[in-house]
Amino acid sequence: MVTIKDIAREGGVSVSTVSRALADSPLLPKSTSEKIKRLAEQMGYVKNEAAISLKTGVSQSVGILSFVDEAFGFSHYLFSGILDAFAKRMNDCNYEIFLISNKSLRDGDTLLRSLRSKKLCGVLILCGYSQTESVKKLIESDIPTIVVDGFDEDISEMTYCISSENRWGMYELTSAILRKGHRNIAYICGEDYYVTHERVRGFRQALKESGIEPNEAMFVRGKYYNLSTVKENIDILLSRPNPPTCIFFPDDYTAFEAYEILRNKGYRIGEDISVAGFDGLELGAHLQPRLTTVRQNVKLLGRTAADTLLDAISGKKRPYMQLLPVHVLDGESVCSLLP
Amino acid sequence: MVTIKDIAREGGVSVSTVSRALADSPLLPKSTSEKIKRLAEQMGYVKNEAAISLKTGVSQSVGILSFVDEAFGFSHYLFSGILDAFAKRMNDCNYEIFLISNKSLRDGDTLLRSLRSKKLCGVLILCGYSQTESVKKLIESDIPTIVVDGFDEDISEMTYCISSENRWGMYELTSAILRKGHRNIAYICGEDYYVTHERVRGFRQALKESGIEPNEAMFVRGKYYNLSTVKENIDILLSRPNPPTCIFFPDDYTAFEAYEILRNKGYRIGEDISVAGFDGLELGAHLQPRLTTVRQNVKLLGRTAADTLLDAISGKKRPYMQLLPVHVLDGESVCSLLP
DNA sequence: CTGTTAGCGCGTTCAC
DNA sequence: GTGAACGCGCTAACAG
Repeated sequence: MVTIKDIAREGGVSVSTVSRALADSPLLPKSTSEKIKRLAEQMGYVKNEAAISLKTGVSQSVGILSFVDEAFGFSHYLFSGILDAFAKRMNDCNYEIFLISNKSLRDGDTLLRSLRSKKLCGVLILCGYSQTESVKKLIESDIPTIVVDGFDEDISEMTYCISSENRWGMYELTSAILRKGHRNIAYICGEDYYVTHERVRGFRQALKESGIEPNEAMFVRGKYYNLSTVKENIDILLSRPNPPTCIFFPDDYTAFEAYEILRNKGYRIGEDISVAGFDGLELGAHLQPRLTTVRQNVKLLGRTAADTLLDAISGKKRPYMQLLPVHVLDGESVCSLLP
Repeated sequence: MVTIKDIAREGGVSVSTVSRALADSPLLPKSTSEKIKRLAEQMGYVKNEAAISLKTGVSQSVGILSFVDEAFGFSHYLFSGILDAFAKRMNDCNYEIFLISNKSLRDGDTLLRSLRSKKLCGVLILCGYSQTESVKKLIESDIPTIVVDGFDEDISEMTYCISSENRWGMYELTSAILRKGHRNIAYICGEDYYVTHERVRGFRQALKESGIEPNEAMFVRGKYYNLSTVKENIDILLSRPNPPTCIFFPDDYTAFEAYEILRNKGYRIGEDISVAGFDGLELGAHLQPRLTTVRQNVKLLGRTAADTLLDAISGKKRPYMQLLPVHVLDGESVCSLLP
């Protein structure tokens, strides 16, 4: 293994000159810089990042804390796209990516310590569910963080939050379906998180603006990306005295499952009953009938998360909250009830 | 930031004693070990991994080189599941995961250097496509590597290859479809990689065992997880003098697309024409009709990759090639032609 | 412009 | 059983 010392000896200069040359220090004339770099190259020099990190106290790398459904993890349909776009952008800016083990989530300090020991410059927190104590501690720390989909009053001004325009998206979706004549829409909500609140607000607002009083019997609690409660919730809704003509599901994934469940009950999707999802998974376009849903821009979410983290690291301020545009995908899973 | 020096001072011992205590050295009596560790804990000590790595020359971490479709990256339907299972297992064994930037793939030495500079213990190579020169160099190096889905004669005995039983899976799939009376099956192959060769072999073998001579006009070249050539290939096949009754697609994703294309042409899937995929994406079960395909066990692939890499790191030998079981998912996208 | 030198935090050898 | 001291490879004063 060749070190800068070896290069210094070989090139007849001192180690600091080599160090400067490698770092493109302005103190050195370009000619020497170039010469030394070429020498290093041909000697097969490889910088020792551990040594640099030890010396400088930082490590030009960021961590990703995937805080999503245990069953999906990094293969989550939505978050994997965000992760990918984030990683690409960070790599382009010469940052390395660390996958942080969920193991370290056990307790608050362990996590923070494990991050500090890696000298990470920042952390991307993908929030499938609410923040735990340990994540809160991380956010409160001096390590720059970006939280995707996990806004919380407590943490604003301590981190940067990024989400889609959930409220607006749901408002638009609901409005579109109301325009098709539906008046009795049920909403199987996801868990009690920020994004859920936003979507419910958008949903209620659209109803009210159409002069419809939300019927509380049409709200039931489901789970995001979890099929276990789908059937049960459908059963509950369909057994109501006044069953809904359209059902909103927490996401596309559960809506896909609903296709099957409803069909087994003898319903024709988009004819006898209408169904809508959320997220806009690409595969939804292949379903028959195509799913009506709200598409989130995962690439943009990931890129924006990266750009925001880069800004945070370099001390540039941004709005604490960034909401990214979504758009309604109009499929055939919602029929028209107009005469 | 508290160091072992601080702990030593506070505890009235020397740094080496602290170092030993923290590393559970057998040289120390348990009592002192415990006492010092407790002190470290309450002082908020965080080990400096850079220093340890500098000192020991290794870094208890592995890299992942995602060498798959540019468009999908880590969000690839298949590889993201492998990645997730791999990461979980490695984390359980206290290894950290590094996402290696595809940027370093530019040239051979850059990659190797970047890996060496991180002191990685090993690398998982997810091969969506054929190895480039730079990856070959990595495999030939002394860094332990695991290659998923990228077997190649040149690299056997220099790395560990892991794949599904592609040949057997395709053999079973084909056999099942032959049993349904199909005699003219077309195969839109993926790119010219190892897994493709295997699948084609399984396909041909099944035909031959049924006394059918493969018709070369029924093989066309497509692309994995790439929709751009699907329509064109379907058109080619359907315009043959003797069009196929069943079409195999490179994967489920392209098969999903085919549903739409064929429907637009007026075909009813699983009635007028039969379709089969490969991979067994979960969402395929929600399509109507359900897709007949071969399911790969992504969790098992990921876990096996991790176990094999761990063995390789610790010097334990394994077979150079491990083929993991698959099974045919029998959907309704293939109809019976039996009388 | 360049060289000398002092650590960064830790593991480890060699004394005691 | 424990401590003193050296050095891993590098950066950044400081000195020339």
